[in-house]
Amino acid sequence: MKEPPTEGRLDRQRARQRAIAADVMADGSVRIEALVEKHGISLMTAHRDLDALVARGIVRKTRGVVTALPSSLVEASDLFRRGRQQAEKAALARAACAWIEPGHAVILDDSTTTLNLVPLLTDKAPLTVITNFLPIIEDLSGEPDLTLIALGGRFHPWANSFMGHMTVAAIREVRADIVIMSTSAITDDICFHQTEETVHTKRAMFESAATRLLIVDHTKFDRRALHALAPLTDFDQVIVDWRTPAEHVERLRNKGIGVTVAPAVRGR
Amino acid sequence: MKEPPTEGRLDRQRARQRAIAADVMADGSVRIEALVEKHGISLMTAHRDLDALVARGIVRKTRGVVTALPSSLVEASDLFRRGRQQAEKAALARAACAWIEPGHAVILDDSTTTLNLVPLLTDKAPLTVITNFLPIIEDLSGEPDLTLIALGGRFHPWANSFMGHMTVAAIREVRADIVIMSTSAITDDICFHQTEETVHTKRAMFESAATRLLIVDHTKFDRRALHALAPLTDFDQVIVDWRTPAEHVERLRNKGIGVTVAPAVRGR
DNA sequence: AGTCGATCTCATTAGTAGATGAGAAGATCA
DNA sequence: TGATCTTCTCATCTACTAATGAGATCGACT
Repeated sequence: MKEPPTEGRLDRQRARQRAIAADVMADGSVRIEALVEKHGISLMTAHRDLDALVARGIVRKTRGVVTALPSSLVEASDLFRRGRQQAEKAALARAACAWIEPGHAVILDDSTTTLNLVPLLTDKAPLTVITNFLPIIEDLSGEPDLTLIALGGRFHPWANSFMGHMTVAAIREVRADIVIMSTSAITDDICFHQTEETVHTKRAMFESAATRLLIVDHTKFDRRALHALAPLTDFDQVIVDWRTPAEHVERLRNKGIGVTVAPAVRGR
Repeated sequence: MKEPPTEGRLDRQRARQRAIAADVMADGSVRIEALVEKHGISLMTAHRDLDALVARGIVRKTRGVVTALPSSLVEASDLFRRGRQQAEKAALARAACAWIEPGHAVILDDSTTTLNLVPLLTDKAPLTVITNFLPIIEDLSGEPDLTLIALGGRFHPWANSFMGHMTVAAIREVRADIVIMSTSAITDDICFHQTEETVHTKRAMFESAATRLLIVDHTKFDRRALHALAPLTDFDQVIVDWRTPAEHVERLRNKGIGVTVAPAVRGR
């Protein structure tokens, strides 16, 4: 028997911050003292929680009271999104992994799905991994079986990755067998991203790889972003999760796009 | 009073691995069982330690016995560089820091001395830091005040850094105000390094910076290495620690080389 | 086939980073 | 200036991570 009821320290903190955010939004504004009593925490902790929320742009602190900010931002915040679709991402990673053969040179972009892919890679050794994503670099620096090629350049803290013209130049120095990338949003069957730098970097990756894999979880079909990267028809295969509406899958297939539906993983 | 005797878990592990490596090198080859007894550890732990050393290319495992590999690489390994002459390195870092001005673009090479420099950098913000050394990259990725430019390329586990032609190409893309580098050995007042890749990479750094600083602790005058980098006269300033024999300092100065002697830091 | 060594797995333990709270010191407002 | 709120500092605690060792299984050499 395991212990699902045991809330981790980290979970508890996040749950509490969520609850506080909810409190604030419910009433529009709340006294900090009230939060202290309601949640049975110290004043200091209340302040720390609130500062975290302020940093995310969810609430505002003003001398003793906390005020809510427009809810759209709140919902967009990763506080409410983080860690979701974990099962989907794992399934996508597993499906993508099937395309990798020992000896390949693989480009991985900066996305949480590719991060999920990393633990699966050791099975495919020897392998060359090329990436601009710092968490992957850190993970793989300890792996003796894999050759790691980091794509340097300017570091972007919000993405935890390296992007920009230096990164693009570095990518042009390599030729990979396969690139596995994800996207922020899909509109009219075209990939979109939040910033131009992202697009430049990913496009270079795209052009340096023989086989192009796109990884998409079903939420991406509902989202929008500013900068176009490429139409889905340019990819050799699009991998979607099992919760993707059938209409999307069918439409893409009718366009001649290779679509893999990653099935839910059971057991484990 | 603090507790310098209390070895952290991590330190203990590293110290033990160092000791094991020393054992192996002393005799050329050692039985694994002997290591188990000598260090009072389990067979499993011995294997794990050895695997770590194998991964760094320091020793070889072959059915029950461990053999040493050529010592040049071993000495270059950060396992041995790390943690020695800590006071000297701190002093050198401090002296080097005096050359850095806010707004500068600074290249740091892969050395433990430059790693010591990192905590001092936040005072100089805004600053652009360019490096191929993974520990520095990891440290600075959390610093919002500094611009971090990573020099990518193939990862070399024994040095914990990126080197090779991709790295060189990346360096050529930038122009820095100052480069702070160290060296493995000094013979005939010329810098030497263990591998050609190191030399190529450092030379590129050298050529991309307006001001060149060389950091040298006193042990480097007693050591030798294979590949020449550049004569000391090519550097704008050579920073040595206070334990460097006066003869060296004088000789360099007579050659017209700018030499700074970093004084011992007291207190702290 | 038999022996010795390597690896795997899993439970236990130790060390650590991070969260928390109490109180002091610092800001800010009226 | 007084009152109220915020930040800082430091000690304490706790939940997690990583190291470790015992035994079982796997593998390879002769």
